[in-house]
Amino acid sequence: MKQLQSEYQCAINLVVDVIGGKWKVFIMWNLNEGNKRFKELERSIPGITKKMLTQQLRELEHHGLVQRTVFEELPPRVEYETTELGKKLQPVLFEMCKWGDEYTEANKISMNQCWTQQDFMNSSP
Amino acid sequence: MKQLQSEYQCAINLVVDVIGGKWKVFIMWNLNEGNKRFKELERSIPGITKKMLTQQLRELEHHGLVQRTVFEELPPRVEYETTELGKKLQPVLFEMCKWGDEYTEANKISMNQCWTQQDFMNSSP
DNA sequence: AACCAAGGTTACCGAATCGTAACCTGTATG
DNA sequence: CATACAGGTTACGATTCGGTAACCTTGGTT
Repeated sequence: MKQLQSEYQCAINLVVDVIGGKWKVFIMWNLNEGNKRFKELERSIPGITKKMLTQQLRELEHHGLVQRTVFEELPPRVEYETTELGKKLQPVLFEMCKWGDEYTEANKISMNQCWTQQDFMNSSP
Repeated sequence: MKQLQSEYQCAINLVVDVIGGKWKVFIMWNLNEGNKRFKELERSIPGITKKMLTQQLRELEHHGLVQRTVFEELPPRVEYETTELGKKLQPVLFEMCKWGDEYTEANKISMNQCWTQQDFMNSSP
């Protein structure tokens, strides 16, 4: 489990520690649309494995961005949702999207799926 | 040298690739104040080594965020500045700062230096 | 002759990150 | 009896990332 430092010299580095890594922004993005079950997340994030999904969700939970709720049913049901603090990340993700779009335009990199600034606005409540 | 992918599924991941890692946001932050020489950057980013600074600057240059200018003098003088594209990152960094500040407030993490949202606004042109 | 400066490069190493595959629980279905 | 389901855990490897220390050039200073 990745631990945050007890002191940071710059808020930006804290953010990088909290949402950095290969999968976290995908997860936050998906939860942006509403509560999701483990399997739903796994299916909507192409390429992610169970292990990485669990690990990243645990870290997000531990850092207060995501809440995990277990329903005592069979087969098991576990739902994930973003916390208030997690919701406040949206402007950050939005700005990142905007810049990414400008970057791809300037550099002819292609965006082969529909996760752009526009989608962000559509998926946000 | 870290290469970007030729296709991205999400603009956010592109951003993470371009400014991720341990040092890049520090560098961008410092260059936000104006042109800097290699030694100046090295001195104002505590803990960074020559190797990491060179490496990260080269990647930033390669990805179009930073411009490197060599002056043919002795001792050598090399200046770094942010490009137009790099300048457009500022709203992203700003939002990251804002969120980081909220996070630290909610979680009693301390910010032992002066790199907060307020500073950002002061250092921006 | 020795040492300092700026702006690096290189070889090497340990740590962190990411991925693969197997395994687990308990119920239901073929 | 075998298989599938959801939601994981575990052991093991490979790759990437970051850090240390030595070395380089050219000129000036001690």
